[in-house]
Amino acid sequence: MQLHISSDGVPIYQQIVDQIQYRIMSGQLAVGDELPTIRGLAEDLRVNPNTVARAYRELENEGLVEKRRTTGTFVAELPATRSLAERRRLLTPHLDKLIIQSRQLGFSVGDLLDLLRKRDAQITKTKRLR
Amino acid sequence: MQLHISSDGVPIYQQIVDQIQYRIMSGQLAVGDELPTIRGLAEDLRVNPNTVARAYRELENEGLVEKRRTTGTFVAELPATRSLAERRRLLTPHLDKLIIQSRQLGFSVGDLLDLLRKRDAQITKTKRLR
DNA sequence: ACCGTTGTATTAGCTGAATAATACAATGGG
DNA sequence: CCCATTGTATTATTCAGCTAATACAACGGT
Repeated sequence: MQLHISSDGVPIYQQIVDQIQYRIMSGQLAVGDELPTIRGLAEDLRVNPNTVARAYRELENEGLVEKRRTTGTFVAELPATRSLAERRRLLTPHLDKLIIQSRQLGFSVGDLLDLLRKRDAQITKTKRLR
Repeated sequence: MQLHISSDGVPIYQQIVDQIQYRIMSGQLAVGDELPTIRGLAEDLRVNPNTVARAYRELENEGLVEKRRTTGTFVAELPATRSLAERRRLLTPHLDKLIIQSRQLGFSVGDLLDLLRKRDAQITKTKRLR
C-alpha cells in the first residue's frame, strides 16, 4: 500500500482517510483485505503512529474498516444502509457545492452530467489497473 | 442581504463567501447588483470589518465581484473563461470526491445523476422566490 | 476644497487542530 | 504460557488560521 502524502495543507490523517476510502470505493480494496498495520504504515510515511491511528479510527467510524486487536485492520462488510431520506440529506449539500462550482466554471448541467459519467467510469476502471 | 452565520466550525469569512457565491450562481444576485458595504455587513453580522473584507477579497479573486473605492462592491461581469482543459482539470477532483461519497451512501451512478438534475433545477428555481 | 464614506493595511492575540513522544493494554501464535 | 505485535490512551508542543483592534488611504458628492 503505497500512499502518497503531500504537504499541501491537507492534514496527513485526512490524506490517509481519503486515499483508503478511495481505494475501497473504487474496488481496489475488497472486503476482508488487510490494511497495513498502524505502526507499519506510520513507519513507511515517517509519521507518528497516532496519526495513522486517527485515520483508521475515522475509517472505522464510517464503517469502512474493522480493527482487530493483535491482528490488524481489515476492510469491513458494507455498512448498514441508512434510510433513503437520510442518505439524500447527507448528499445534498455536496451536490449543491458541486453544482455551484460547476456553474462558476461555465459548465451547463448537461456538461456536468457528462463529465460525471465519464469520471465514474474512469474510477471504476482503475480497479483493474493494479 | 440577510446572511446567516452559524458557529459550526466553518470560518465566518468562508460562510460569507459561500453564501454570496451561491446567490450569484443561482441568479439571486445579478451582474451589477451592489453588495452591502464591508462595514455595513460587518455591523449586521457583529463581526470585524476585516472578516468581511477577507470574504470580499476572495470573491474578487475569483472574479465574482468588483470593488470600487468609495463606492462599494458589485457583482462583476462573468469572468474570462479558461480553456476547457483547465476548467476540467479544476472540476475533476470535486467530481471524484462526490462520486466516492455517493458510492459510500449506496447510490448508483444513475441515482447520483438523477439527484443532481433535481438539485440543479431546485437551485435554479430559487431565483424566483425572492 | 472638504469630509464622510468607501475599501486597505498592519499588528497582535488567541484558539484549536495536527502531530508527536511516550507509556499502556490486549491477545493470538509459537 | 509468554511475549511480540497489535491497537489504545494520555499528555504536551507546535503552528497555522481566524478574528479583532486600530490606524491609514482614496475618492466622489456636495
